[in-house]
Amino acid sequence: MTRNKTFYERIYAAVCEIPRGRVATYGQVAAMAGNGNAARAVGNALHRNPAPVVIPCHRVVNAQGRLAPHFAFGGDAEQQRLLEAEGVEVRDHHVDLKKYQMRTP
DNA sequence: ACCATGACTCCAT
DNA sequence: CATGGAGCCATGG
Repeated sequence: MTRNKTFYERIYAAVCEIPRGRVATYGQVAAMAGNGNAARAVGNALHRNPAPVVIPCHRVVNAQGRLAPHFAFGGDAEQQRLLEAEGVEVRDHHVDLKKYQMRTP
């Protein structure tokens, strides 16, 4: 297997790099993985969710600050609970990206 | 190589 | 705010 890690692996690593108490959009994760246009691929990667305990995918939201429509671990409600547990205010499945979106200088 | 799938994003209505 | 259509990407069969 003389092959580098797939984009998915990079995506998982990128999600793990999201600081606690902050969220990142799929586009941002895609950019961290190497392709800012692969937001859809990111959604696919997280959908498979190979390691839900290792990957804090609950910190990943869409460009509107909206939580996932069908979260894997117990539902969107669980994702909201996890975010609130980290200090991220969630209002009806929405987070304030202006305050919680991860910024990369 | 082609087709189908999907936790996306943008724009129009 | 809801709905629909088009565009883009990686993976798997």
